[in-house]
Amino acid sequence: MYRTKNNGELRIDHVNETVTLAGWVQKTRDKGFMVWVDLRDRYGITQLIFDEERTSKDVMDMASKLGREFVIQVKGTVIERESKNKNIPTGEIEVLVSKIVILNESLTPPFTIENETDGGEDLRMKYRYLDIRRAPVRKNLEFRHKVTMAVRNYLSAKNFVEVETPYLIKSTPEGARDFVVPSRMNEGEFYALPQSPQTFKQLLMIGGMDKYFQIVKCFRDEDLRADRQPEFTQIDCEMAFVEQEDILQTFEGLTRHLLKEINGVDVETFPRMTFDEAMMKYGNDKPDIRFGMEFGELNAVTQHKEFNVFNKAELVIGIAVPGGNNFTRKEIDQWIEWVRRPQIGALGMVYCRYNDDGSFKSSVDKFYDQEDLAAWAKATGASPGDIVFILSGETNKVRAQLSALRMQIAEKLGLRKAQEFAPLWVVDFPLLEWDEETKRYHAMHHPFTSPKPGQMELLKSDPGAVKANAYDLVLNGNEIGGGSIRIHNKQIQAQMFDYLGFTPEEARAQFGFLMDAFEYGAPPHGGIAFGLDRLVAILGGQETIRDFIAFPKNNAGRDVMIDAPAPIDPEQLKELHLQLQRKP
RNA sequence: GGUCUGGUAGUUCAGCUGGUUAGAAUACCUGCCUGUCACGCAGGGGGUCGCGGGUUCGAGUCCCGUCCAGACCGCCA
Repeated sequence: MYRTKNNGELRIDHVNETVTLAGWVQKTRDKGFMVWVDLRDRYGITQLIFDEERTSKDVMDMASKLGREFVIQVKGTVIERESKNKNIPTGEIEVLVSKIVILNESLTPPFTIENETDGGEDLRMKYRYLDIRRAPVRKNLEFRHKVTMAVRNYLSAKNFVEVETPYLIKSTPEGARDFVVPSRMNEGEFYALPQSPQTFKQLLMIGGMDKYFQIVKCFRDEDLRADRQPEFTQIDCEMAFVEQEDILQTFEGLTRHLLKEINGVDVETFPRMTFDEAMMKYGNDKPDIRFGMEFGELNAVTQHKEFNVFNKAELVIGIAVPGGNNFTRKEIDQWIEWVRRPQIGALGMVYCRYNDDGSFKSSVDKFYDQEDLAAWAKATGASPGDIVFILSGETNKVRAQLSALRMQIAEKLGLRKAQEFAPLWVVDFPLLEWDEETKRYHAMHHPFTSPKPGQMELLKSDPGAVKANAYDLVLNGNEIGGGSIRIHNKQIQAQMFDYLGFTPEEARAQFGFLMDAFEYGAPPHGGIAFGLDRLVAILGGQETIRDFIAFPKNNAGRDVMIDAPAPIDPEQLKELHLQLQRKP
């Protein structure tokens, strides 16, 4: 037996016990006459003591030779410390070592294995196994485990069945780019890794598994972000014989359970907002509603004077920044510069100070009088002491710009509090979205989403106006889940493919199996999928999902530890019937 | 595909308008130290300044290219 106790459990009442411990050397403090070693494992740190009066010389010599991260096993007696350390749970005792075995030596690690490491991101990823020894990373992984267990237990208790679906499936041109796997046995043919188990879970509904979930890896070959990995985990769910309301209730229940179980937070009924309302009030389909600063539409109160910038604009909108009248001129200029950056792309920004005495001072006083400015304040909900920031331009662009500004200001002002949770359902998403590049409509969610009842006809006259039975669950400004009620009728599905520009042959070739299945008694069904990585990160009060993934990929989709992707052997290529084309 | 930021000791960084032998902290090594726990003290080793080219009497510093990393835009049904 390598150990009788772990390094986090010994207390004052274990004094005089003989114990065997094993772990990593966190740190040695060698005073010559005495050597202390902090021994670390998953559970904590226990201080070992060696001293020239009570420890044999050979054991003492070994102790002073120990390097950081050596793996050792020691046998000794638990004794009370002469000077105690209140900062750690085992701080009242130490283990007087009588026997020590070096189980394995270690090179000096390239960064410190401490809560606040000196290692940079890149290095920590390359030596991720060392990084995982650090408590913050370890705790994140344990936290993730706790969340997934809570999800499994909750759904299982609600009669959901976890079913695994295949990873080697078929590529489809819609949506994200697929990761592709060549088939050795079928020359010239490829599998694709699933972007989501969408069609399989629908087939499970047709198969009568009326409550399904799966914690499952999904793959998308698109560029990455801090909150986006090429392989990521979804909590994928589907139910049969349900309407939208049933889904919202069920998964609001799950989310409320998680917030309670994981964060100890009680949340009332989740507010709901239509997509249109979210865009109008927040310029964003995943608004962070922990703080105000809702958009005020100002066309009516700005376009009656000689200020052409506003008069020509499709939309003039503003937000009232609480306490923003404290901003110095320099700070205001910095915000103006911020929105002018190419990433945001505003041409300029108008501001209006709301003084404590009720008067206004704006950057466009030349054009507008106090009465006008008061109307702006009213429209944006400003109070004395605030500042109103106003952007104008093309509706979609200006909303995106003001939304970005709103989030950035909230971040700066500390309004995005990690331990405050504000979930929100965004409902009634448009069914379709215009794509400038291909000059046609795309499914906003996916092509299996059902339109709102009675809206099929609108598809012909005004496709962009058709709303879908589609919904997102938003938490603190992040989309943590999204889903829809699906089409379960072959004719409607065929029409949908037709509208999306599929020929009947293409629809047949790609989704024939699903269309066929619809003809054998497909029940009404719908579902939702949560991004687990993102959910875990947000519940954990962070937004970088990489910190909650054991072995994440970097910005360029590389695993810098194992150095993947990598070229393969010519022999392998041959077996796969592949020939590489060299760049000229 | 694009924009921005960065790359200097094992590590994290400083290094001004170009000018002696490129620094600090930490880590590492050696010695000392009678209760340490961010131990302390003294000493030591450690650098192709990402790479390639250019400007210059002279480049870590300026210019061009390139590679790598991070953030963002496009993209992510």
